[in-house]
Amino acid sequence: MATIKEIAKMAGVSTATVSKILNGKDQYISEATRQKVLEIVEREGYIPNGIAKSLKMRRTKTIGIIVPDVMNLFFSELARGVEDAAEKKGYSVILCNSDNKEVKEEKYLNVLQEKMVDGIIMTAAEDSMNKAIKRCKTPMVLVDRDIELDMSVGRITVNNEEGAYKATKFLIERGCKDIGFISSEKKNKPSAERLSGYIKALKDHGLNVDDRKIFLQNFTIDSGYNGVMALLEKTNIDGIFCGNDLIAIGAIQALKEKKIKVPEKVKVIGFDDISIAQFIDPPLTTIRQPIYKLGEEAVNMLVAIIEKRDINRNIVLETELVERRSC
Amino acid sequence: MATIKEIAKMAGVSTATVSKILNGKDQYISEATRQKVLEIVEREGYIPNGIAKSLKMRRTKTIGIIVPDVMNLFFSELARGVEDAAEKKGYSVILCNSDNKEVKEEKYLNVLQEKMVDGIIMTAAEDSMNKAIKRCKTPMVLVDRDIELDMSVGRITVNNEEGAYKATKFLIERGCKDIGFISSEKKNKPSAERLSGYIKALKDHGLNVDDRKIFLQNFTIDSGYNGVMALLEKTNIDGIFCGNDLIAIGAIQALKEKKIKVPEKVKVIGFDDISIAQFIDPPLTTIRQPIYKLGEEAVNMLVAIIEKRDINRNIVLETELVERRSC
DNA sequence: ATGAAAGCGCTAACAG
DNA sequence: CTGTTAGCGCTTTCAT
Repeated sequence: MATIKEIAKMAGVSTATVSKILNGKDQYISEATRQKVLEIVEREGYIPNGIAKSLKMRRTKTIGIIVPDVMNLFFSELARGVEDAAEKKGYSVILCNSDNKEVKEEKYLNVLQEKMVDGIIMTAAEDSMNKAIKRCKTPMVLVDRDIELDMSVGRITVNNEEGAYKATKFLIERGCKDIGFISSEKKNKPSAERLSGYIKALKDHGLNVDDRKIFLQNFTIDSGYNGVMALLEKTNIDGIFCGNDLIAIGAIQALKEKKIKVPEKVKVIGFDDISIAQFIDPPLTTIRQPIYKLGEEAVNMLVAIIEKRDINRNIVLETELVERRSC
Repeated sequence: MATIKEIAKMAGVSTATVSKILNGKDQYISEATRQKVLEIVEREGYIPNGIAKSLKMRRTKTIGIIVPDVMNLFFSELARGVEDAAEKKGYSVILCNSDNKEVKEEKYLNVLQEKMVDGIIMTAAEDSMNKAIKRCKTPMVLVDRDIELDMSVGRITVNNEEGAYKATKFLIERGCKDIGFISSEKKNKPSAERLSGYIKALKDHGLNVDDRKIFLQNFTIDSGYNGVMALLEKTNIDGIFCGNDLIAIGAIQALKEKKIKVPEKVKVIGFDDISIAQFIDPPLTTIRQPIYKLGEEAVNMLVAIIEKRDINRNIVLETELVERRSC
């Protein structure tokens, strides 16, 4: 691998000259030497050592992203939004899967800092890991989950309560009286907020909040399946608001198994609008989050923080109801 | 951010000593200084500068992965396999989405080399971009698509032809006589191989190969939809082998729209067994690829190449038919 | 058992 | 218009 020194020697100039030319700081370089150097760079297929450059410049032009699991469609779309936006701004992205485990988050936070990433985007598991995040001096923006934190990290979230309210209200307007709610545990912030929206909508429309109609487990297909089975044991249901689309998929599967028609007997609405939502059967009515945009905005905010530009560090994006055929 | 120098000063030792202790090369360090140094490191929350370390050591402990699109479930599973295996071996991974575009591949190949990654895992678009790959001096393993290349990159693929043969044979055994094939274009290697398997199975069982029953476009849901619509215009069909599960999803959707029952009227079989295959309606019978394992094996091979260990540089994994209800 | 010092490849201030 | 040079923070050889 050629170095700048070797290129300089071949061209009969100093490394400073080569550096300037390669970095566009060549206002004062004669066209002749510029041509010569470029030619040799080309001929030798010279690739600058970015590590050396980063050491000198004290920035790596890479950001880290920590998500629970890229295989989860929500996070793969988020990751894609992040990667695209980062690429546009000249950043690379290091991907980390935490499985919602505090230990993994902490570990990755550490390696990202060692790798001297310029910034970190993460959707943190639960409030528990404040300390690790607090210790972290690297610019950071929290996406999707706004954990309790006093410090100055950026935050990008979605209006979960309002989205949940819309969903529940939609079910009510469709004639549902016994509406179940299946979601993740309360310590998961978005899930807790969606629960609030659900409760609020029920109350606003004179419907009872019945604990037997609420099932809180995980944001997974399995939980959706389990939730329906559990709810059906305890109570009657004619509509289900699912905390996310994965849960809705599992719920519909369970309903089918029980020969309960969707949406005739039970209406189902999800949350997220992940890319396959429209392809399940029946196509899922759901509350769309601008997932990809969440990722884009996260890097915009992060880069602003990195560049110490003054910006709004708390963005809340809106949701939108997408009507399909599951209710 | 504290540096090793500052830590050394605080501890009243040299940087060499600190370095040795931090890297476990402390056989000859007295327990007393070891304790003292560790204590200060802890107290200061010192995080070594990995960039400086990389520059010195000439390795970054990070690998790059270039895939068409992480939002595609196949590649998100692959990426997850890669990330998990990499993490186990102490590597981080930089994620790049190429959208199957040569320009993007070349660009990323370049930034990854600048970033001095220790190795690259990629599923390359088409044969066209040989030159960029050839120029690349970084260890590399090609996954999923074994493009034409003379040099010594590693390859991990799946036995596509055999898998396709199995799929087609299965359809035939289920009584299908008019079997369509919907897949990506032939210049996509796996697609071409699956086409061969399909043709071979047809011939082996005395069935005609009919060009009107073959639709080649992309590995997308839309192509599946388009494929069915196109096939239905031209010919009769009682079974469809889809080049991947996404296509199968689109195909089933189109069939439903046409009120054609699956599997009663037309049987459908996919390829890949992506995670949602079991949740579509009807649950998809498909040829399972060990996608996650593909990713794991890719990093195992890559790390072996990086460490200059002598290993088999051409692994072909087997497929497996997963019977569900779409045929 | 510990430290001095060279050097990884680059940038940029400064000198000429 | 071009070059000299001092680091960026770390590891490692070689002395002591």
